[in-house]
Amino acid sequence: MGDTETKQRPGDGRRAQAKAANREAILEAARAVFARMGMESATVRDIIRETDLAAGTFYNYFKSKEEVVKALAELSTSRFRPRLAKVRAAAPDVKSYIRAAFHAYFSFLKDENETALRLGASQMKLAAVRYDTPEMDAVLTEVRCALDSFFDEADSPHFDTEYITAAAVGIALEFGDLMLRRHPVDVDGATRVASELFLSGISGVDCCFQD
Amino acid sequence: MGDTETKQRPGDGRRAQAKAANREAILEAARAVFARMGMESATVRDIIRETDLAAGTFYNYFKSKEEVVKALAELSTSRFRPRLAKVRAAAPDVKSYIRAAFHAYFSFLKDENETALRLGASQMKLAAVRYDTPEMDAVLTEVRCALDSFFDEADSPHFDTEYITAAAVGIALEFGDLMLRRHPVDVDGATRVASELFLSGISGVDCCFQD
Amino acid sequence: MGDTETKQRPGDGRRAQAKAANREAILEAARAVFARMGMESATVRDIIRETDLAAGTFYNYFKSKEEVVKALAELSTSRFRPRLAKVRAAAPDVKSYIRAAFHAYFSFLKDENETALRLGASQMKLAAVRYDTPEMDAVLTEVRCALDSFFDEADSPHFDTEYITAAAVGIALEFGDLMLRRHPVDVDGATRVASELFLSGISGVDCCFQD
Amino acid sequence: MGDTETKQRPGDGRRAQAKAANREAILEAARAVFARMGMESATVRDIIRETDLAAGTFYNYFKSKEEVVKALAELSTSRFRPRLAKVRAAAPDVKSYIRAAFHAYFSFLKDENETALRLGASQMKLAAVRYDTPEMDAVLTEVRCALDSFFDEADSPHFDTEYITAAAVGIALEFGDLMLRRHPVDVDGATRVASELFLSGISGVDCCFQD
DNA sequence: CATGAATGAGCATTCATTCAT
DNA sequence: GATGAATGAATGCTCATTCAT
Repeated sequence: MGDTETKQRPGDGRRAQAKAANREAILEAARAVFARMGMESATVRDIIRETDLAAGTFYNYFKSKEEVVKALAELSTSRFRPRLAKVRAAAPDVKSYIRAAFHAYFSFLKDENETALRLGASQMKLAAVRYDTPEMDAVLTEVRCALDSFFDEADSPHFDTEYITAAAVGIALEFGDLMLRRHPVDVDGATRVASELFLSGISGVDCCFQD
Repeated sequence: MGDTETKQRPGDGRRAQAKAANREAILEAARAVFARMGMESATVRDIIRETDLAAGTFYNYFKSKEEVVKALAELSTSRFRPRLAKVRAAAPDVKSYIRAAFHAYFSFLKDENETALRLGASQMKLAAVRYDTPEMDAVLTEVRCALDSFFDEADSPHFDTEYITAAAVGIALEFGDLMLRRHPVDVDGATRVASELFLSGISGVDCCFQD
Repeated sequence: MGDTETKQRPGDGRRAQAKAANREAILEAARAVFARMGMESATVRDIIRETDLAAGTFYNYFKSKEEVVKALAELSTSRFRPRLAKVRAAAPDVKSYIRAAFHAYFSFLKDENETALRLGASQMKLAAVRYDTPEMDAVLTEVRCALDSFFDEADSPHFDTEYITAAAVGIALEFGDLMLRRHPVDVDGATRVASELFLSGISGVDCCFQD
Repeated sequence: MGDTETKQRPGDGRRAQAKAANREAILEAARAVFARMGMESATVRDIIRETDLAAGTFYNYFKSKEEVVKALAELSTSRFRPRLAKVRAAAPDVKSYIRAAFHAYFSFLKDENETALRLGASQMKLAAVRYDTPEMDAVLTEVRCALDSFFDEADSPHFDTEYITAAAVGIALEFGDLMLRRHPVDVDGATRVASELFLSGISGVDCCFQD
């Protein structure tokens, strides 16, 4: 509205890319808006308002807010999945894997948060850090799947792998929250405590994890 | 429209107090509506529609939906806090307390869920179990506080009590979710696994918990 | 908008009736708008704009434009049906009935047209006189039914009553159109020609009508 | 997007004329769309979507949907007028002409209807058969004119030729409707009944038609 | 206090039309 | 010419909120 510098309006030169760039602009705007006011209550108008585009333009790129959500989630998944795969391939044993997975998640979370802040999400608005964001959701799902399949594969009939995964996820979520609220944001610290706690926890539930 | 005789919560008897009872009626309706369609998407209209009251009357008692949310949360807090206090007073040691707290939370969760289902929340709608209910939120906060103060009081400088609480909360949340998705809902099972996992976990972080 | 005299806004006195009167106002406005620009292309906003009411108020009275259409049609039906019934009861024979029915229809049409003109339908806009009006449609249906059942009852297996009815309706429609375009509007003339033509027509098709 | 080779009505061969052929393509598409969803509710977008052309191209050929309508009507007129002229030239007397005119109209109607059905107009959608098509309108107008001038020329001061034409048109319209609703569609039957009815009718109005 | 009609801003979405390329 | 992305006005409709009674 005021900032005419970033406008992609016709007439400014490189056109071919501008078209594809608008999609990016909308996604970026959506990211900011979701971070600021939550996915649920954000409206399509909130998103395009963040943009130099006109109301109708949104619908040239997405059919609805839900599609933006999906696109954002897929983006995150596609960025995070390889990292997680690498982590797994590199892990010599359970403990290492758990540690690396926690670390990957907390790192991602930190990055996301920094982006969100830069994009205008006032720290105040996030009572608890914003998790109802498509990116977070996607990554969390990713982690959950990885753990799930890891435990399943480990074929540990001694304990309920679903509950164990749930525990890991719960710890990750809450630790992530806490980690972001503290300054400076300490990824390694969170990783260490989470790993220690979780690994000790499951070794208490099933002794075969005491290696 | 013209007949004022039948208004005013027909069928409740005492007239004098009936007026104050409207507040109760609105809260009750809000509970049902939140359970059925989620706090976020419920509208003031949805709430008053559940009521014998007129649209405008809502605003005699609450300034907005958010105030109803707050009131509902406070109600839950005030009902749940004593239970938790009793649990604490009765607990001979850490382990017992943790177990009792998990149990209290999972029990409450089960009750809430059953109420929600009875009130019309289709099992389907709860992708993840309905947590966006002011009551749940309040109780969770309550538990968090209890744990927090418990650990602080225990004065365990050996570990970061905030993180430990976060772990307990995370486990509680995710286990609760999982518990409700399984049938029959097994409060004791969830309590046992959660306690074992969590207690073993913290004993790994700080040996002074191995008593 | 400019005319504050006719406003039904709160604060002008008689209130109880005003509420019911708004429904009338909307129907009246819809009548005018439909007449002026056709039922199909008229929008809800066009209707309320004709009114002193606010956009949302429309939906206190009707769920959509279609409901207004239905209401308008029902109004017409309920006003016209008795007239037609009386006509039929009074008719000693076919010829009289046909004449009276044509007359009733053309009279109604004239009334409607005059109302429409008074309500702002510029004569210009109606290329062919506006028939896509719920009232006209309803009345025409009424007439069609009356004729249909009349012929059926007369049990004239000698000719195809459906076609005969269609002829009567077609003549009525086109004559109505023509009648309204001429000045002064001559109901009796149209009735005479239509009746003569139609009655001679059917007597040519089936001799049993030559009485 | 980038591939301009495949554009321009792929598969039609000659390139030079292809450009002018776009007009044709649009008209054809409009025909189909109008038949399928009615003239009123069809949008320019619906039309170009049926085409290999881009949105903007539409405006190189027509200023708006209304112009397409007009063009389509003119096309019909120009195709139908000669047929009607021939009919007239060949008719030895009034009766023959009337019959031939009815027949021409009903035939055209049947063709149009079959085209419409083939083009996707669900039988259901046509509450009353699809008349809101520019072609139908044009042809009807054509017939009306022919009859009008015929009667005028016959110089029959004994009756009101405008009304007589109106009667013929009304009968044609309603019979057409009815004819299409019955199966199999019986053009000759409709023609016979309509002619009989109409001719007897006018002979009752003015005896000079009894020849 | 209770009422419920009225309000008007707001939302998702569609569409005719323009225009830089 | 042809293109198709951008535009922004318009539409149907919902909702929180007000206020005369």
